[in-house]
Amino acid sequence: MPELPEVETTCRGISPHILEQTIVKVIIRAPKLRWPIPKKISKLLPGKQPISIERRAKYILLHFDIGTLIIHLGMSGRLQTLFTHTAPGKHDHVDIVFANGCCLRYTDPRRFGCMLWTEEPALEHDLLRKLGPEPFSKEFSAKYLFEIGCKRKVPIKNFIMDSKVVVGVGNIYASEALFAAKINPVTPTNEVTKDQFTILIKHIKAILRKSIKQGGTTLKDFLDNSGKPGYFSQQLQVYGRDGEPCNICGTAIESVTLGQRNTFFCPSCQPQ
DNA sequence: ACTTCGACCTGTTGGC
DNA sequence: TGCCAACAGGTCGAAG
Repeated sequence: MPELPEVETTCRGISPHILEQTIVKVIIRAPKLRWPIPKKISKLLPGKQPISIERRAKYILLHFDIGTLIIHLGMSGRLQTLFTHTAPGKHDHVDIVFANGCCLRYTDPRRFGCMLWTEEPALEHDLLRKLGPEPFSKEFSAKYLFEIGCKRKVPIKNFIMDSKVVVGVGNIYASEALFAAKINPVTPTNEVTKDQFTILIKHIKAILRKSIKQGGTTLKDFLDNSGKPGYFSQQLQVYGRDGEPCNICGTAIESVTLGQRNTFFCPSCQPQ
């Protein structure tokens, strides 16, 4: 489900309902997600208020004065804000109940996500420390990409999906950005020119921004905190369009497996 | 240091 | 209709 735009959409959606609101109760139902949810948060958090919310890569950071809750939605996770009590479903693993009546509910059928607690500065947590730059940062430049990319032979698609290179470019947007930049996804990274990197970066930023504006991409089941789908899927040019005509030239979109992930491209607009 | 690949889970889909 | 394999938006960590 969630790539960066979906996570950003979620952060923006939950923030007004939970910031500076006092937690009454934390109910943990899942035995474990990717890692066990620390039980102590149900003792630590009641009486406390999230003072800020931050997104780093696809992690959602809920900051308290005593520490930070680190949340990842994995492949199928979702955070909802409920205002009337609803009986928890099979995959509703955590409820954080606030004094204002809001219940922040964490749902994740595949349990690839995580919910962790740290009392250290969150950005120094093992999971976050070695991440690459944010895609919207100044640091994410053609010069930067070219300098590290010229030593790498992996296909360019794998390269831009590597979170040590840049965070937040997932499987959908990697295909979309490469299509927009007219670069074939299997091109070895060290064969991508600096000019191409300049174009690619521009499109990565633009596509992510545009998708955030549309509330993310709903392929099957992404819903934001209030239950609304994202609308960016209507703008996908290649992802999931195997065999359909390219919107630019009419050639049939093809797919190839890269890094065990399905990859879509137009063989004519993105020649090798 | 770079790259590949298995692993973690459940639900849905499509072929036979 | 039913069964089963393949696949799904992520990413860690072991092994080559």
